[in-house]
Amino acid sequence: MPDADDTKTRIYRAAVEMFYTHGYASASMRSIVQAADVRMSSVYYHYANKQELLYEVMRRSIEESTSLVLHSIEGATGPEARLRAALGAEIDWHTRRQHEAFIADAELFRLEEPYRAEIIALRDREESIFREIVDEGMRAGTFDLRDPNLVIRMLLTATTGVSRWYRADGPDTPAKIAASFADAVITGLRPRSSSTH
Amino acid sequence: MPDADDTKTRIYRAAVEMFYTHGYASASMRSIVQAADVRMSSVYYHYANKQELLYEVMRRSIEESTSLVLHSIEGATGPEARLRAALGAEIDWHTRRQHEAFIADAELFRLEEPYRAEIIALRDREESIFREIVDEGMRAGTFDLRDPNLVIRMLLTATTGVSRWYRADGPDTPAKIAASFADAVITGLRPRSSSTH
DNA sequence: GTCTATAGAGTGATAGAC
DNA sequence: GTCTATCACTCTATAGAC
Repeated sequence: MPDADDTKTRIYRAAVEMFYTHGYASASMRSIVQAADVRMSSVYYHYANKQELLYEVMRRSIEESTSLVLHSIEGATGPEARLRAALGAEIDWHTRRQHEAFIADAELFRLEEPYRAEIIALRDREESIFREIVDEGMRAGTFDLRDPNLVIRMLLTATTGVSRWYRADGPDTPAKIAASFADAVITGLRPRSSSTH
Repeated sequence: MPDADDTKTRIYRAAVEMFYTHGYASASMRSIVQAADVRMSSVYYHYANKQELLYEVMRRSIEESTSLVLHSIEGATGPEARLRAALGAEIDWHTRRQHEAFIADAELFRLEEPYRAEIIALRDREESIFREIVDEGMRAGTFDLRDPNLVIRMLLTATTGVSRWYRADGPDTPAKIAASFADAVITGLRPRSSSTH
């Protein structure tokens, strides 16, 4: 939904705000209608039902973030630079589109089939980008992990979790968050210069 | 709620299952009543309303996990051992009490005041245990972090997130998950020149 | 494409018997 | 302490006018 201000866009934006504030199940169609300043039937003219509204929010969100992550790694060479770029893009999106990101993360189980299967496939596709970078780093010897799958899961849970606590008026900029996360993940907690025991 | 099988306990357990499966807002009191095999008025005899039921689940859950984390670090000496112990206890709890952990993590915003403030205080108290361990490690030089607060947030988001994807019939045991997380956090992704594993 | 009005089902919670 | 019966309300969704 670019910068348009037509009815359908207003309904979409109102849905995002209501789903974010009250949660999908608690957000009533009436509250969305009120926030968008339209009447009930207008919503049902543009969207089949409440489920489709949630589906639209989640689909658009995941497609947008996947596209941004893919674009971010295009110029980066080497596993470490690529991982930093991907993490940066992911965290940047989770802060800039915090409400959509929160919904996409929190309301997956409120989505019914066949919507849910499609969204899970889109999410898995995005996860596989990170998986490939880490695998590539493992093969090249840049990374060394006992269990790459678990670490990737940790990584992605932590990045999606940014939308749960991030505040635009807080002390941390998206760039700083991304850098700290990348540092912590790549170099760990131990001092870099110290020799291993 | 130990191993008792009285009405109040059955209602509590039914609430956990319904909140986990359908989410707090979508889980109807009727579905809880049915799962517990009691009638409506029995629920309202033991609990004031639906909110109090959610509050009870969250309070008991956070108090239990905090207690386990505190106990786990009692015997451990040194920041690294203490962090490993705390992470292990936290992840163990998130797998053993997966449904309660999921609810405590997902439904905080469905909790109304004054319940919410109390639960947030309990959660902050548990977070402070990790904060103290990392601060201790920073002072001692065992850890070196550009931004400890962000890393602690990453850590805790990742551990609470375990209840979102863990499957008891999956390939990963709680102990393995805890060890992989601790390794990834402490040593990072880069190979150690004198790696111990 | 948007409106008014309403259908039809489900919701949390309570009264009062036992 | 648990039951039956029901209240008062909100919910999603639709019909039909314009």
